[in-house]
Amino acid sequence: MNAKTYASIEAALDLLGRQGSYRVLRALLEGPLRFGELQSATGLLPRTLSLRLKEMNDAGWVERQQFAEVPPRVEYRLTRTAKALEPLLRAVEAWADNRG
Amino acid sequence: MNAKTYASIEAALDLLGRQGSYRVLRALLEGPLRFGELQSATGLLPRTLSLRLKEMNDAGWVERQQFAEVPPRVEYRLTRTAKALEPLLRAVEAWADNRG
DNA sequence: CCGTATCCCACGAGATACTG
DNA sequence: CAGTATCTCGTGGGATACGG
Repeated sequence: MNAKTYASIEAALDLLGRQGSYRVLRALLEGPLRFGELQSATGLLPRTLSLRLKEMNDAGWVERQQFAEVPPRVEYRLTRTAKALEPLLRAVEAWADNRG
Repeated sequence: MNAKTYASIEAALDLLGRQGSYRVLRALLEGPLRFGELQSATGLLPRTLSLRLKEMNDAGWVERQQFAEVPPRVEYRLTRTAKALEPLLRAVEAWADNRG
């Protein structure tokens, strides 16, 4: 394992540890969602959700798609990179399940 | 998935996201280590390492064993619970490797 | 050797209000 | 609808020094 991989791991764990990251990932694994839908799905404050989405976007986990409509419509979807995190999330869930 | 599992997952991700958690786990997966050995293995400041070990102890990830010797000797080892995290860490590493 | 105490700064995150 | 602005508070974490 090289230093670059190491940094990448620590960055990913840092992001995963932030408030609501896991909830956002879980929600978006089901498919693309709008900002408001993500709010009610995750229970996050708009500010926190906005930050998380920006960070995930910077990390290449999330794509933002804006539609030229009125009222405005924006959809967020996971990138292939983030979808590759799914087995990992399943592993955490399985781990958490096996300890009551 | 119930609420308890959910909380457990978020607590685990929070702890994993802390500074040095990953390094400590990686080091202890090789076997028990003393405080000083963990310091040089992880490069953490004593304060941070101490905090991390306490949190991991509270989380049931790490056991502390003190020997009645002079000079004092203390060993830290992973619990079965924490060892069960290894596949998960391997998954993160594999994921990080596949993205340059 | 194995930590703890202290000081300090940065920043994550909650609450509420407001705008393109 | 989809965010941003502002304020506030708590706390994670770095550096250095000290104690059992």
